Amino acid sequence: MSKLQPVRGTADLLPDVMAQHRLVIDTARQATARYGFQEMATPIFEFSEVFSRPLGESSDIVTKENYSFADRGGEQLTLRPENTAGVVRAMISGGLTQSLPLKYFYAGPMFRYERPQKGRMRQFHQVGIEYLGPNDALADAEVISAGARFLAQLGVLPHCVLHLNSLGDAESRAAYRAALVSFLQTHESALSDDSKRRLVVNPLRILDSKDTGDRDILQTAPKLQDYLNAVSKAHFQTLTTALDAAGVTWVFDPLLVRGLDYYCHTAFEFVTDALGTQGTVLGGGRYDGLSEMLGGPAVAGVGWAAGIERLAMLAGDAAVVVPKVAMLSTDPETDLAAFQLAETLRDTGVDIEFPTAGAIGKKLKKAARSNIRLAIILGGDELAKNTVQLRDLTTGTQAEIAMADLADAVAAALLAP
RNA sequence: GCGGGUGUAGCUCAGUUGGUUAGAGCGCCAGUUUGUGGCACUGGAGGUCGCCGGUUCGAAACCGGUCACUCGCCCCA
Repeated sequence: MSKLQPVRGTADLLPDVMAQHRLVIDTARQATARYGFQEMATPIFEFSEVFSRPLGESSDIVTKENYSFADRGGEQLTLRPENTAGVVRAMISGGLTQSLPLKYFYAGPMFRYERPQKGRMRQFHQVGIEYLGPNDALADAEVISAGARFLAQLGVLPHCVLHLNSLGDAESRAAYRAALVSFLQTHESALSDDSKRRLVVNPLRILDSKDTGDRDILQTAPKLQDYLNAVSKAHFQTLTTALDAAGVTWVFDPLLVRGLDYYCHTAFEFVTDALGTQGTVLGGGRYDGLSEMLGGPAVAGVGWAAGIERLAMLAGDAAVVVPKVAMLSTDPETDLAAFQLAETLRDTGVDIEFPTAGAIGKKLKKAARSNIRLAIILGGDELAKNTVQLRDLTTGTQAEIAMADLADAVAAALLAP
């Protein structure tokens, strides 16, 4: 690495990309605020156990895919790989279980040590919501509707399909898991090597295997929905009825699963085929068991997270906000007066560009190229008369006006179409 | 972690079977225009050909390694 380059899997967010991120974040905040979700933030790093306890100390995720380190005091810390655990930890730490329900929105960077691909960075960014407290299906419906509304406002919902499944409650899950494992064990020799391994560490994940041989076997495997008990069936029924009533379209995806035990009932993903293999754009579900795994009281929760990079790619270009007015001094003798005049105009609420170097011709050229609409030109002649030249760069018209009238003239010119 | 592809100027890319000072367009800078932009013309800057090593009289090109990006697998809290 002789050239100075960013760390693998990280990227600078230069203004045009940052504007896309800004649009995604602002749209998410506004869409979820409509449901009462309030923005909050947790620290970017936590004690490692916040992330390792729900996952299991020895899982691949914890041992291979987290950015973990000991700080100078010897504390084992981890850069957050996702934000749900941090939000639930904040609820427990702050005694917020006295104030349920909680509806939180967040946005920020997450860190996972994975092999980078398009739409999969080591530092990436997410927006998300968590709804803590309720365990009823209408809460799930509201969370999913908020996600759909966000994607719709961003203009990407037409490119996405909402996949929906029910994992059932703990009892249903356990019963299904046992049935699936015993079925797959009778077919173990025909499974792919990956799935043989998954059969031990995470059997539900075999359901979304991409191996064609595995898929053939799964044709005759026991179905998750056949193992849902009455409570689980009712939960899913209420959810889908509510989504239909809200006009949120969805498809049943019996192979959509979550591997970890604290998940239950609802699992959902908005998926696009426009981004290659990294197609999930917003995903989430219900995690009623998480708070207890973190050492807190039993508090139900449901939420989602969405990848800002992927959404930005789908949403396309966003406008970078730049000044529409430039203050141009013709020579060094008028620089200070122009600087002062620019300040007084900024006081009136106008964004002003003030190029400090170059001849007036160069300044005008630069202004025109950067889509500046109005150029205020101040030279010695004008300064002596307390006037400026106000030039409209789109029409090429120019007028001499008194400095006292400048703020009004600029405001009027910017209002014109 | 595994497999495939790619890497030449700020950007998009040429570069013949290995051959002498590595090119184009766009962009950038300057001039034609010393107080007025877009157009045009002229000129200029910018590259140890991702990096390291090897083969060779000679490497941007061939070989090995490495780094990064990319496509897929794995993982996906």
